Amino acid sequence: MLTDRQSAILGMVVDEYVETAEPVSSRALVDRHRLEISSATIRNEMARLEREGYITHPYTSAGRIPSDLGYRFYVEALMSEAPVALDERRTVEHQLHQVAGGLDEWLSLTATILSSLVGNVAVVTRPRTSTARLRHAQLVELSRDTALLVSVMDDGRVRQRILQQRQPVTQDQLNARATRLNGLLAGADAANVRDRLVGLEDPDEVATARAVAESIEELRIAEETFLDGLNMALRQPEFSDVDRMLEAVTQLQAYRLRGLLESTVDDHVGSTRVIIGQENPDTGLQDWSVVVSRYGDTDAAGVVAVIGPTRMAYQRTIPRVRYIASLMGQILRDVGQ
Amino acid sequence: MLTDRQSAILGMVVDEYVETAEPVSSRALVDRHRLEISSATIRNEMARLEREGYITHPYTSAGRIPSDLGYRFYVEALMSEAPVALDERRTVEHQLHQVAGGLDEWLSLTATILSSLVGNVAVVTRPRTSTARLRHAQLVELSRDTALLVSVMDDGRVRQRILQQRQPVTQDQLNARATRLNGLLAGADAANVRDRLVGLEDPDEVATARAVAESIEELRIAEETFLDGLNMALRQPEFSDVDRMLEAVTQLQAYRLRGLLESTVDDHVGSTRVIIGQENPDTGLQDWSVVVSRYGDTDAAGVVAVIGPTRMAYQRTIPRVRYIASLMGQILRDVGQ
DNA sequence: ATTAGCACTCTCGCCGTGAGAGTGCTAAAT
DNA sequence: ATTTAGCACTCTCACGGCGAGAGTGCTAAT
Repeated sequence: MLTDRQSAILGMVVDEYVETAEPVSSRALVDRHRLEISSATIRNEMARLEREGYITHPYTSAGRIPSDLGYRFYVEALMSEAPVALDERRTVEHQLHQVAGGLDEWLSLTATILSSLVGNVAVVTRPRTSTARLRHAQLVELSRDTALLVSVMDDGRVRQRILQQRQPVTQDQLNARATRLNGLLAGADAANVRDRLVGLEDPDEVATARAVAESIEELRIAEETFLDGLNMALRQPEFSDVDRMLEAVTQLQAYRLRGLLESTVDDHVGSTRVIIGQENPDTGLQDWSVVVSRYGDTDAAGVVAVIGPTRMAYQRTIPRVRYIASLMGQILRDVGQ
Repeated sequence: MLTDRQSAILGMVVDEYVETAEPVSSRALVDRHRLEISSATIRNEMARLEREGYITHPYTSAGRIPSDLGYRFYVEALMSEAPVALDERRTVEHQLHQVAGGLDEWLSLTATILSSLVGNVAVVTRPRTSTARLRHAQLVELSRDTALLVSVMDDGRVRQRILQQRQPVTQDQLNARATRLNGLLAGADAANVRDRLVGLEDPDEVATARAVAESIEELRIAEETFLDGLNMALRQPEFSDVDRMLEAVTQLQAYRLRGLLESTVDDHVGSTRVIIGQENPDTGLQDWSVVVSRYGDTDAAGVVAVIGPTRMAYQRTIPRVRYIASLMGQILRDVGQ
């Protein structure tokens, strides 16, 4: 267990290192915080903190940097959150409410805003119903033998699909078919949609119904992510050499928050989870931290996250992720049902 | 005017430099191509080529590298295109036909494929009708006082929007309203949609009609781009220092092919345009080349492009961009009307 | 328990230097 | 008149050495 003084020193090391990106020396702490104790005492304490695994130093005579464990302790016990200032809120809310356009534009904008708020990469996933249910399907004639299927889900998401027809059809026939299918499939989710398809005969109608079913399933799975702020994150000094930067670009481009939604499914809304360095099962992201929060409610839930080097301003990042998540939930609720 | 021998030398310099990314020496040319003439002769010719502006050298005693003009001449007069091999085609077509999902997934996949084909950044814009026309609008009840508007365009694009209702409505009422609006607005484009709105009375109905109008206009403007292959491009040796790489990431993330569609509108389909270095009006992209091609037809046209350093394998890139563009046009035609 | 003092370690930026690569020029050869 | 051999000259780049500086760990004194 850490003494109060050790905790205090760890806290200062983290704060200092987060700010400067330079290993923190005993001397620097004394100077910056006008401590009453000498640098030698700090050195002794630091040696103990290092023995316990909270900090390391890169080589014999450099200052100390926090380890993953050190950050973890900091986040858990030491950190005081930096509240989101009123004018920050105002700008964000102004921008977020203003957007004219679809869900996707809105999500993409949210990622942009969050990334500029925290100076790191921000990722937002589409909100996703626990089980997507069909509200309505519609068929539109594109040409004599092709039709466009538009499947609308409970939560307002839409999936479109182009269908080749064996038999030429008119818009009237398509309307009739849509009405039949809606009667059959309305409210169906991915689990039971296949069961409802029995009894259909016309092959084109069967094909259409299948396409509806596939649309529902795709939407259940589709976990499109919106990512922004790569250039922000890359400005951090940890990427001051080319290989690391290239590595970072590759990792982040590919990173799809896969599984994060699942893993946070038990979290209650409002809680924000922090994954620090090695704690991330994804190798290759072990120098990174992820701050992730669910947004929405049980009907439609998504994930919003910030990704950055472990040396991250957790104090600022965590409350801002939480704030954006709750704001998104709120807007979705106001606008949705 | 260049003599045959000068052309030949320029061609060799470009080929060599594109391959190795190292300035090309007179000696290297003689060795690699087993030339009958001596390196001194090559040096004389190179000096002339440099005086004419086709090549430069970075410092007194380095080899030569092509200038923008040199690349231009190469592309125009010297280059023989590297045909897209049969198995390349097969893999591409296999991947492209296989995708199940919407237009956006398809476009995004296309960008991925093209980028891996040429090892540089690939960008694809959504196909865009010269003037989007409304085919069909649909209203879906989300709750007692909110409705979802889905506007479907001629070319299959869809725009969705959530509408607050002053008066509570049922799905039946919404259907009736949709039918009225479709009668009124079907075939309308951004230019004349406003004129058709006269005579509506119910404020909710007016609001809905306005929303349809806005959807049409948004779609006319919406020029979403799909970009992939950043990490590929960044592997090029021109980005071997951090500042350049960061600069590149920032530029490319922001690059939206703005205006490229307009500027290529006179090009006939099948032609591929190459913009080399300084020729690009966009400052900050002046070390880059863009190979761009229109795809689709007059009804629905988009742009597909590859962006990379001026030292680009034009021989391979140009035919591959053209191939992908024509393939996209073909698939759109098969599937569309 | 704290602290002053000091030896020790390691990094990092700087400088000089020499090898190597390549050119341009001159003068000879074709 | 063109080509070529030869050579002086230029510039880069990798390498090693070196010294300053920063910081620690330890010891001995407080």
